[in-house]
Amino acid sequence: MSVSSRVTVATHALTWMALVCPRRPDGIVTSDQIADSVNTNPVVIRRILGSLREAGLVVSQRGQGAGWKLTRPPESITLRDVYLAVEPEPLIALHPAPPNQLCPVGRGIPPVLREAYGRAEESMKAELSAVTVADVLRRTVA
Amino acid sequence: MSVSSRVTVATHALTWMALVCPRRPDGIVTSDQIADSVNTNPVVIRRILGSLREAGLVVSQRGQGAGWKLTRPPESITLRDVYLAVEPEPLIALHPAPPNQLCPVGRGIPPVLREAYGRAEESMKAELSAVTVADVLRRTVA
DNA sequence: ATTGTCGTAACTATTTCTGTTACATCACCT
DNA sequence: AGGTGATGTAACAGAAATAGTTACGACAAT
Repeated sequence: MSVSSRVTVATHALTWMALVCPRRPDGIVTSDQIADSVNTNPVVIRRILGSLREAGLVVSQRGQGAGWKLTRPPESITLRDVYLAVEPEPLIALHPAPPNQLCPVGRGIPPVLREAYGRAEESMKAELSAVTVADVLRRTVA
Repeated sequence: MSVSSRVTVATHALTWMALVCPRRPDGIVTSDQIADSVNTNPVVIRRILGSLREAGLVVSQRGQGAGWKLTRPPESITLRDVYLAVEPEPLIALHPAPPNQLCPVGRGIPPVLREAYGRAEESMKAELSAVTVADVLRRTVA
């Protein structure tokens, strides 16, 4: 199975914000507007932007004229940052049920796999850290 | 969400086979025996070994005294081979529904993300290719 | 006070995964 | 020739995650 599309929706939202916020006098956009570009429901956007806010990538304002804005320049936000914000689970799952502890393989293999998977996951994240939201925006509008 | 545990179950099965097959006169083991070590149902094992057979990593025999054996020495089977055999889907999913084609971001972002995700996925697989089933067995019994 | 947005709970439908039962198929063995 | 024990696979169930939707309270600016 794949990693969920949350990384995609989150990156799309940030990229759209990087494009549109500078054009607005207050620099603010709403979840409705983002949802229109992503083609989904505003609640889905608010949920995911909520994770990005916990990670410090965006801030939200409530009340009249409320909305969202970036906290950092898009050049400083990498896809690794986005991934970490919305995908807390390990990349590759271990056993669904604990393996047989009476078997040497069943007893010994989980930590070995955990370490190998951890290296693979770090390698993937390192590659994601080479791409910023500004990069994505530049290539997208090109 | 995480990649499914199929990679784990497949690697466990191959590691167990690498340990046990050499001790058997015919070099063959059954899905029941593997399932006992993994702690799951034999049908689950047969399904996953079926994928490994399509990838050429194992062979099965039917009839009396039937079972499974490796086709290659465990030193030559990497976790990348296992991953490719059981996880055909792209690592990171794109949009659940096509984004808004009237928006420049919605129109342009999918191929940009596809390429970035592809690099990340290749990087992860490269790291998996550095570990063989023989490595896993050695560290597991250590 | 009105307005417009966020924050969030609750619910649904869909999909995937894992486990299970059941049984046909097959090849070996007596 | 028939019994045996394994694979191959369909079918189904339960659990979990995802994505979408409705609803509504909280909040701050006007």
